[in-house]
Amino acid sequence: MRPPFESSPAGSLTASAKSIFRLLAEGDPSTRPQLGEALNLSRPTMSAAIAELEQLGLVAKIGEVQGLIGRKAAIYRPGPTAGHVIAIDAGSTHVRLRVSTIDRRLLHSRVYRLPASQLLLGEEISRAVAEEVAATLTETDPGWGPLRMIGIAVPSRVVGPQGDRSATRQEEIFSCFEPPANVPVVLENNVNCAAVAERSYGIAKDSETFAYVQIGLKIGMGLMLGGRLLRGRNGAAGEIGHLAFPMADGSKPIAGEIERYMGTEGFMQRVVAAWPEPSGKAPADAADLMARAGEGCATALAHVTRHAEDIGAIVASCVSVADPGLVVLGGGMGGSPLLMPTVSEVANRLSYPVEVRTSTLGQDATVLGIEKLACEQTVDLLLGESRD
Amino acid sequence: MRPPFESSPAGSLTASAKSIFRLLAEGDPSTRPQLGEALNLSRPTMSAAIAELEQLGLVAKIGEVQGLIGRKAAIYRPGPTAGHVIAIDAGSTHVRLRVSTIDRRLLHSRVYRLPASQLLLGEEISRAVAEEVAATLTETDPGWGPLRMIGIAVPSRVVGPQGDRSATRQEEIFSCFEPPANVPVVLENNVNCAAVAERSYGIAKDSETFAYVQIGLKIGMGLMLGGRLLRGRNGAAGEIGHLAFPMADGSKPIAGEIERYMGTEGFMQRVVAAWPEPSGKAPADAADLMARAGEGCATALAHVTRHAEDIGAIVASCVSVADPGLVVLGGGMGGSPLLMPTVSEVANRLSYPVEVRTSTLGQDATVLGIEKLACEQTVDLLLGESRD
DNA sequence: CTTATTATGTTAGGCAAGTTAACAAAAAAA
DNA sequence: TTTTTTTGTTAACTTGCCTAACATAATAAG
Repeated sequence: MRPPFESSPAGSLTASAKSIFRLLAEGDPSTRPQLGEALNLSRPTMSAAIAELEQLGLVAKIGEVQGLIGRKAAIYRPGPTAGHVIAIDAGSTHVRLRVSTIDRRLLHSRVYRLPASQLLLGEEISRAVAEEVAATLTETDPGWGPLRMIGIAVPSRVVGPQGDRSATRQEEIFSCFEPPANVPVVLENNVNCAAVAERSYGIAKDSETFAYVQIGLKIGMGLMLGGRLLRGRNGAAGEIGHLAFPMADGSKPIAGEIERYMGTEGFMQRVVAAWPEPSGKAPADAADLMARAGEGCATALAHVTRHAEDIGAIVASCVSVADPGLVVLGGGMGGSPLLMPTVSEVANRLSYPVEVRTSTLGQDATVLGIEKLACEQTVDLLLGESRD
Repeated sequence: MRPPFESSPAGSLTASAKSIFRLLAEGDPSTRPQLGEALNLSRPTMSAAIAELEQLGLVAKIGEVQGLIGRKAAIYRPGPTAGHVIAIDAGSTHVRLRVSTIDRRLLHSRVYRLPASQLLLGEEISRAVAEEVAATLTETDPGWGPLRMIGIAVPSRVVGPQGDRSATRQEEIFSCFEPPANVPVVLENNVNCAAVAERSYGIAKDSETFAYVQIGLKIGMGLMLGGRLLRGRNGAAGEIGHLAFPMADGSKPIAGEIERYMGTEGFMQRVVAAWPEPSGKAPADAADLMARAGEGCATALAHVTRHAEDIGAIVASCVSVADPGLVVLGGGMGGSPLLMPTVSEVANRLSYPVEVRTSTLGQDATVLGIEKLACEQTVDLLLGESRD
């Protein structure tokens, strides 16, 4: 056993102190009266709990605020012992990194664009992550407190202890990158991370149950049910690229065929093949197609609409299984407002009532999501409470 | 406000007393030492808690047991105040009714076979339920304690307060049946109930996450995630009859088409249409087909295997969305052991690792499931703790 | 048949974590 | 300067659990 302090500086905090810390870690700094009100704690209890937390450095007073009348109220936020986390979106085109306190005050950030030639090469990504982390560590300010956690969003399945680990690419991220000793690492699928971000900061802030559907190079889904991510036994929940397809009387489905059919590449191949002479040169890529559709090109718009119908059918399948009530569209294509109406129309026609919204968080969704997860994990660790 | 005693005779029980009651309601009667051991409660705490519960009649001593040596240990189980529940499977062919204590000791049971001509007529079912409940109430024994809850499993979606209530048939059950005053009613979809039963008593006892797929007249799924049913915004989670189908390049999916294609009726139509002259008379119904397949009839077996492949594809779709790790096959056709191997092979080929098992609970699965749910609800109510 | 051993249950006393009530401190309003 | 209002602290009490010690009821041993 390690010394208990290292993993959990707050081994034996009172329940009230824990709940106060949790609330402060959640977001905005708060005054004592606000905290007491929110948590239904009496003023004496607040005094005792804050004293406990301040003693450990888990909480610090950052000022006072004057109401209309009466004594000033003290304002608190997580203190230096609470430390900071590194969140990394290890995507196939970019590596995005954010360093922040556990109440998500940004301390540092960097973006590294991978050479296009190395798309999807796991080793290159791992090397980039290693370099960015190393560079970050040299700039660490002692005022940030200890590094508590590194969160990494990866574009592959992430399995828990009981799943089929062999078939994942999740370990590739460590091929060239070794995390600093004694700093735990949280891995999470990038689509799931985006779902978390939509839930915490984005268009799904008001819903604790919804499906985030990413449509871009590949397609994938993140299922948020009652505020919790559904990961599945093999980390494969939401791998809708594997929906049975084609599925029709007589034909036999092929594994992963939907991904090939619906991904940007397969889609654009069909678009280019079907592009009529009179409409001019076929679009160079998906972004080009979307731009032309947005400008009113009828041919482009027809293709986009056709694609949206396919997406609507897939969304209907997801609704038929999980009935989330809300679907958020995101990703390279999914982020376009052109898709939403058709997707919504088709999904609602084929299945049960769903609201369809378009993501508002841009490319930062994934980093923000993994940051959120890393912070949550850190709080659990500090308070000695591990969630599942 | 009603008097608090009626809804919750245990308004202010200590946490330890609540946990003891919960454990006793769970199942087998237990001795004090066993309970204390299981719940990590000291003997003095046990004394106090049992005294509280016994006072209210929520718990009763039913005997003593002698170990190898030492004093006898007292055995307890839920007492008369805990009361009893009525569980009803309001199916389209049978109405099954069970009366039991909240620790699920059967007090009374009856089965009513609906006239075949009235299949699916909601009003007839409602009338049958009303009659069976009335008949049951006349036989109630005062020793059973108060009737705490009526649970009804219905073959339709069941929506919560925020869902789209208009499109459900859930209210039909009350067209001719009015529950006794002051007795709360729990409605639940019959497939979900079967899933609960498999989880509590059946083949999925060891798994808190799995999908129950019912294949019979209609097809449906119950999703158990982390020990909790996934119901969905519109109570439509698991309505896999609405998976997008046919889904292939060029063809447009039709709402609910899978149900027509995969249900017993559609399936048997195809079987009969394709039945070759030399194999003799076409099978009369699905049971006949299954019987012949079991006896080695190659034609019958080929049809069954083909059907199992289709089911495998659907299971693969569910796995791709929820990745439950375990799928239990049940229902009229699904209960046959002939299907499992092919379903498993196809599902695993098309998607991620899933274990496929065949249901062991027969036609009682649904009643047992709604009974379990009614008992859980009752315990929550008695302890003044409502879950979601 | 008495005595030792052991498991069960109760009594006494203590502690942790909250509460309410009353008081002290710090600010604006009268 | 005094009053009023909000914030924070101190004192005393309550609840719900605990441990330690004792009482009870059974078998095992002498």
